[in-house]
Amino acid sequence: MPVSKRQLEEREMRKERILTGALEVFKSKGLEGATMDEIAAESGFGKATLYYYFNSKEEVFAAILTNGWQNLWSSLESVIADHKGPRQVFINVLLKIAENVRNRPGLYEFLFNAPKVVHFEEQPWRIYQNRMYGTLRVYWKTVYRQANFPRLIPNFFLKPWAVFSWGWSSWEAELNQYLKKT
Amino acid sequence: MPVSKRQLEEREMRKERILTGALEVFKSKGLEGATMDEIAAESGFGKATLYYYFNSKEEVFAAILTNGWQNLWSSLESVIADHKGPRQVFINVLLKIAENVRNRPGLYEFLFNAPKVVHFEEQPWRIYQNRMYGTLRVYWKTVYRQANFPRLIPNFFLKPWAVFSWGWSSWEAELNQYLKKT
DNA sequence: TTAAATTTCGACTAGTAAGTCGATATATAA
DNA sequence: TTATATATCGACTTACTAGTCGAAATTTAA
Repeated sequence: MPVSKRQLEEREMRKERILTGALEVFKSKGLEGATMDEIAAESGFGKATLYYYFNSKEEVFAAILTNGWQNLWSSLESVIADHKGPRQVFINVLLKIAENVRNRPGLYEFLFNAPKVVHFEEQPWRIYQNRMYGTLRVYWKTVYRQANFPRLIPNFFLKPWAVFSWGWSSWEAELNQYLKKT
Repeated sequence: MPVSKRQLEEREMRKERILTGALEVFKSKGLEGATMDEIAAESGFGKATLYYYFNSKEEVFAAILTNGWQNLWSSLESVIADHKGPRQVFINVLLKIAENVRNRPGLYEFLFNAPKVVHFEEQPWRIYQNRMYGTLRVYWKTVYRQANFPRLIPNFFLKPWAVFSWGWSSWEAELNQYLKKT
């Protein structure tokens, strides 16, 4: 009686739609500059409908980030789970991140940059973000002293979006070349 | 009859006062979050008076940046003017920048970060910013192949604020140590 | 078919903040 | 002293936008 599975899924789809529209608007206008009217128009709903699914503009904003980091983290978990050596895991994690970014570059550019712009701390998505960076750091320490590691990797996990925005292709090339040698 | 020199100077002082107040507000609230009422209160004028000296909030914001970059550039010009070797000029320029930043760290943190946040391109202060980075790059190319240059310098002129915010003391130490050896 | 639940929406409200206005105060210069 | 130019200000206007409301459309389940 209360709600079918399909209903729930459709609800999620609608939320997703809203979030996708909102992403576009946030990217071009920022958190302050974006208006709910514009997000509504962009995502094809009436404004009031947005408030049926979300409680506030900030919540929409936060949902994009939370979703994004959560999904990224989930996709990493499986990679981390199959216990290879730390070096291999580290590389696989980087490649998995790269794969994610390549599939939705717009989203990830936003994910990696937004935190700098926004002030309100203690957001739920910070959990996943920190978890990822924490993991990366741990593996990096383990792997650190092994020579011949691509030069660009330290940049990568300090400021991944920078690698992706201006050095992506060379970074990927370098990493792949390195992998062949292994 | 039209305006004495002292009058002009006092006018400049008042503008300066407003800009100083505005800087504080912009730093804590950002361009969007800052209100003219708050800037007025912070700088000790009535709101209408701000509009006597500036035409809009954006103009106040731009004035801070323009002033800042202009002053920084002016202080560099003299250093560049006394024709030493490119290596020495390069170092002196870095030290001069460092001196400026140390005197008004708050201002320069703002100068170096604000451009990332703001969208409207073609602002007057870009001229001075580009001039400085352009000059740095030219000297850097000339000096590039000479070995033993402090590792942190490339970071410095790509993202100077980062060096200042998290690596400042070590950067300065490294540079000074290097200079002693010269 | 029909009643209840879910979803949708444009019009409305309330609050905020940029920018203006007109009046007043203060300095200048004759 | 007085007329003119400069400087100051709080109250007001105007525009905009987050968030609400109540009504209507659609879907669900009996």
